[in-house]
Amino acid sequence: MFDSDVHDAFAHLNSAQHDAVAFGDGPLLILAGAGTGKTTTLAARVARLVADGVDPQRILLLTFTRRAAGEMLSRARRMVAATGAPASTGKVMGGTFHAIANRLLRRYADRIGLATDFGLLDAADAADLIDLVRDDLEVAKGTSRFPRKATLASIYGRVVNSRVPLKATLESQYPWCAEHTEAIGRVFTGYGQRKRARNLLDYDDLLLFWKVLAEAEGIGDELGGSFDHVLVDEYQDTNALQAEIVAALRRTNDNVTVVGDDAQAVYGFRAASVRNILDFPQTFPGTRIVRLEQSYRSTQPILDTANALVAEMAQTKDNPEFRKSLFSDRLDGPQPRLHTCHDEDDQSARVCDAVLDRREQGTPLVQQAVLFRTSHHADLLELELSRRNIPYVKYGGLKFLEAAHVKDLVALLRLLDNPDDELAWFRILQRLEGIGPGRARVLMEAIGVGEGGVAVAQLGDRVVEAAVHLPAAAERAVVGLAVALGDTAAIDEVAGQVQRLREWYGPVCAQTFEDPIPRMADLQQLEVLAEQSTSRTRFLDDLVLDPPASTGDLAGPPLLDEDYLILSTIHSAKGLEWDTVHLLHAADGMIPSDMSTGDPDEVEEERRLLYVALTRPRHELDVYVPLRYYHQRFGSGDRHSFGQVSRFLQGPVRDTMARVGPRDAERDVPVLAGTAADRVDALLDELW
DNA sequence: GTCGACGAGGTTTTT
DNA sequence: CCTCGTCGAC
Ligand SMILES: Nc1ncnc2c1ncn2[C@@H]1O[C@H](COP(=O)(O)OP(=O)(O)OP(=O)(O)O)[C@@H](O)[C@H]1O
Repeated sequence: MFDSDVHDAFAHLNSAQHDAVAFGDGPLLILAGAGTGKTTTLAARVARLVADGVDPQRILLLTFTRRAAGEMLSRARRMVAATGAPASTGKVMGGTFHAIANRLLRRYADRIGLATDFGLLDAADAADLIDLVRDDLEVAKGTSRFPRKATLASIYGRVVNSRVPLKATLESQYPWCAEHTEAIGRVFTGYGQRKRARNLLDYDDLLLFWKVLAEAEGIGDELGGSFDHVLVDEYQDTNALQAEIVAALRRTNDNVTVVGDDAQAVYGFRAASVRNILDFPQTFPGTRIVRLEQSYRSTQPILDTANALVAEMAQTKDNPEFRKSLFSDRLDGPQPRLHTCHDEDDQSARVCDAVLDRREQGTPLVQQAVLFRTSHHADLLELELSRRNIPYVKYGGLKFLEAAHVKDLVALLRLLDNPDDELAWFRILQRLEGIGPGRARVLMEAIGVGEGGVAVAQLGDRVVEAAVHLPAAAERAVVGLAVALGDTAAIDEVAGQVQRLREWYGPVCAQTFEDPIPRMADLQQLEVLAEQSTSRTRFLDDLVLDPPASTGDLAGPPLLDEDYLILSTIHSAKGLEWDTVHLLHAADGMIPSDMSTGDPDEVEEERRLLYVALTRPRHELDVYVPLRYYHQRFGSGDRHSFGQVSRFLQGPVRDTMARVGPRDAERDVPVLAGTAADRVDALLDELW
C-alpha cells in the first residue's frame, strides 16, 4: 500500500497506530491514554494523506492551545518531509481554532456581511470595553459592589462558550454576582452592540463568526469543500462551539479525524466538554474507533502511578469496563518519588539540587521540566534558580502584554492601524498631562473617533485642531502626540514604528511611573518582537492570537543556544514530554487548587490535571509537597500552616511511589540555620 | 476635570 | 503585589 520511503517513515508504528494511519475516508476517532502516540499517529496520518496525493493545503489541522498546535504542526510537517514529499509541497494548514478563525475571517468575512478589517480584542481589551459600557450605563453606582471588569469578561466568555444562560451561569459559577444578574445582562448587551458598531471581535466572536461562516449557505459549503480532511488534536478540550464548527465544516464530506483522551480533559473552566469526544461516534455515524494502550513515553513505574490515579477518577469508577491501563515495554526505571519538604524553601532547594545532579549525570536542562498548577507557584523557585545562576524559561502566566506601559505602546500602534479604535485613544489620551477621562472623551468626539471618517493622513491635523481649547500644557502634549503619530505613519517597518513611538513615550513613561527604566527596556523587547512581523496588522493580530508565551520568547535568540530548564504550568505542558519532571506543590489546596474544591466536577478536573502532570516524564518523576506554608514571610515569628499531601496522592496512588521525607528529622534546625546563614552571606557577598 | 494619596480587596488554568 | 474606588486639593 505504501511506497518504500513512506513505508520506512511508518515502520515504527504499532498495528493500532498503523490502522489509524492507513484508515481511508470517513470519520475516525482515536481515543487513548497519555503517551500512546496520539499526536504521532495524527502526524503520520497527515503524511500518509499527502503521500497518497492529497494537497497539504486541503488538509486542516486544529487544536485548542497554542503550544499543542505548535507541536502538532511541526511533527506533521516533519513527517510529511520524511515521507519524501518534494520540497515544493505546500504547507499543511493548521493552528489553534482561534488563529484559523482569524485567518479565514480575514479572507471571507465579507461574505457574511462583516468587514474583513475587523479589530481583535484580547482579554484585557474586552475587559476595558466592558468597563466603558459599565461606566456609561452607570450600573455600578448601587449599594453593593459590582463585579470587576475582569470578572465580567470571564463571565461573558463562560456564558458564550457554554451557551448556559447568564442567570444559570451566575448561580452556579459566580453566586456572589447573582444579585446583579439583570444589570450584568444589560452591560453584556451594550458590550455586544459596541463591538458590532466598532467592528471589533473578541476571542469568542472569532469562533462564533467562524461557525456562522461555516454554516452559511454558499460560502459555508465552499469553505468546507476547500478541505478534504479535517483533523483535530486534544479534542477532549473543545467546547460546544468548536464541535459545531467541526460539524459545519464536514457537511459535504465526513473526512474528519479527532484525537484525544477523556482522562486529560482540563479546560472545563472554559466550557470544554468531554461529551464532544465521547459523543463523536453519534455525531458522525460510521465512526471508526481506534484505541491505543501502549505508552511509548513513560517507563512502567511511572505508568503504575498514573494508572493508579486513573483508577480513582469518577469517570473510571462509573464505567469500570472502559478502564484503560497503560503499559510500556520499558519495565525498568526509577520509581516515582514523593518528597515531603520542610517548607517551600526546602522544596526549591531540593529541586535545584536535583536538577543540577541530573545535569551532571547527563540529562541536559532542556530535558527537565518543573511543572506547577499556577504560575505563581514557581515564584520562590525562580528566586532560587536565579540565585544559583541556573538558566530557565517559564511558560504560562506571562504578564508582559498586561503591563500598563506595553499596553500603551500597543495602543499607539493600534490607533495608527485603525483611527476609530476608541479603546486605544481613550487609553493614550489619558497618559497626557492634564487629560483625564473627561477631556479624553471631548477630544475623541472632536477628532471623530468611531465615526469611521478619520484617515490616518489627516489624523495629525484633526488631533491638533481638537486640542485648541485645552490648557496650554495639555495642548502641547496633544500636539507632541500628533507629531509622533505623523512621523510614525511615514515609517514602513513595524519595528521602526515601535522605535519612533518609544522615543515619544520615554518622557511620558518617566512621568507616569516610578520605575521607567525597566519599563522602557520592555518596550525595547517589544521592538525586537516586532522585527519578526511583516506588517503592523499582522503584528497586532499576533499580539492577540499568539502573544509571547514564555520568558524565552522575549529573551531572543542568544538564549536559545544555551541549555535552560523548563518551567511550565501543567496546562501549558499538555502534549509535551521531558526526561525528568519535577512537580511542585502537590499539596491539598494547591492541587486541587482550593479555588476548585467547590463542586465534584471541578475536583475531578484537578485530578485529571494531576494525571497530565504525572504522564509528562519519560524516565523520572519527582513530586514535592512542602509541609509548611508561611503566611507572612517577613512578619514576626514563624506563623505557618501545615501542608497536607494532595488528596489525590493518598492510598493506592501513594503506594506506587517511593517516599522521601524531610532531609533528616534532626537536621530540621540546622537546615533553617543554614538557609539563614546563606542569606546573610549572600547579602554580604554583594558588598565585597 | 485632573491628580495624588490612601485604603481595601482579591488572588487559576487559555484563547 | 497590583487594581479599584474614594476623597480632598487645585
Ligand atoms: N510506535 C511508536 N514507537 C516508538 N515510539 C513511539 C511510537 N508512537 C509514539 N512514540 C513516541 O512516544 C512519545 C509520545 O507520543 P505522543 O506525544 O504522540 O503521545 P500522545 O498520545 O499524543 O501523548 P499525550 O496524550 O500526552 O498528548 C513520543 O516521544 C513519540 O515519539
